[in-house]
Amino acid sequence: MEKNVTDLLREKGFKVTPQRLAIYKILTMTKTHPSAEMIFSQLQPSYPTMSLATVYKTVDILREIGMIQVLNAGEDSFRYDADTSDHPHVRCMECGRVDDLHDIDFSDFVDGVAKRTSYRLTGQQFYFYGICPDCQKRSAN
Amino acid sequence: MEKNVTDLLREKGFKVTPQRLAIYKILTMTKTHPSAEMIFSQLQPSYPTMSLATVYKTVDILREIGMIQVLNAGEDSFRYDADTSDHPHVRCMECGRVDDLHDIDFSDFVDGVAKRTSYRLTGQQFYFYGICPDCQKRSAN
DNA sequence: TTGCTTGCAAAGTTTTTGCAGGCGC
DNA sequence: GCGCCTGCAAAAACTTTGCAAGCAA
Repeated sequence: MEKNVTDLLREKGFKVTPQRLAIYKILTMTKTHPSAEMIFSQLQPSYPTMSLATVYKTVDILREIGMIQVLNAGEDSFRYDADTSDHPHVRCMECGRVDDLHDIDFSDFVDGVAKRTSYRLTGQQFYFYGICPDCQKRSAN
Repeated sequence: MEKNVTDLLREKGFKVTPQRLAIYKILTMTKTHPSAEMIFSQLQPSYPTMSLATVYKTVDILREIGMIQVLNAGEDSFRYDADTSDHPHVRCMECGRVDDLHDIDFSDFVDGVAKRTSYRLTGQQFYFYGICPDCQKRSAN
């Protein structure tokens, strides 16, 4: 019963274009949470005329219709994730890669915050920082 | 037994200047987690010749010596917080203000992540999003 | 005095905007 | 065909850098 981008775009009154599908596909096929620039570079070979502005406009629409989430793990640029499930991320302080953290229960934490704040909460983002396995190995040498 | 900026700057080999003290003071005296631009504006009246570049250079040093922490709650710019205790933040999606969330226990959550990830963790940032009390009232009108 | 700091300007990065031509529907 | 979309360029927003003069120690 999963929604596909094509239907959802049409439903929300957006047009379905090759660029939009390509950008969304990139995001579904990678777990690296690419930035706009990275998406742009990856699409250069197959879409040589694609503009970086189109990438920005598209990710903004995809976020608006709920097909992707936007991350900012304390870097200069934003990253995009087609996995819209509510999961924490962890970033390597050495190589900069960002990984997902699945199967972690944080409902007690969220409940505790909801009880203590006077904000009406709508969402959250959890970022962990550390050294990834690869970089641990590399610095062990 | 609290460290003051003056001593800590000297200790780490940085010089103590009026600009550095003023920027740190701004950060200790407000709970609004100002951005570089906001710090700059607040200092304009008393330090009319102060440069924005100095603000950036100074917050970088203050972060380096551990006197402040840097936030990025999904905005275009960074915010700075003189409260270096490990606490979550909540941002209002309407007016953009960022508040602290104190007295919340998230040790179980952190422990759970530490157990499941192969990263060597060094820190974390938790951001909640919602509507602040003021904006709730305003939209109720 | 020594050399880190400041302030200014310029440059670098990331993201947004305006607009003419193009394409989805 | 209508109106949204793309791509280009320019601009905007944020941050960093280079350098000469100034000030902390």
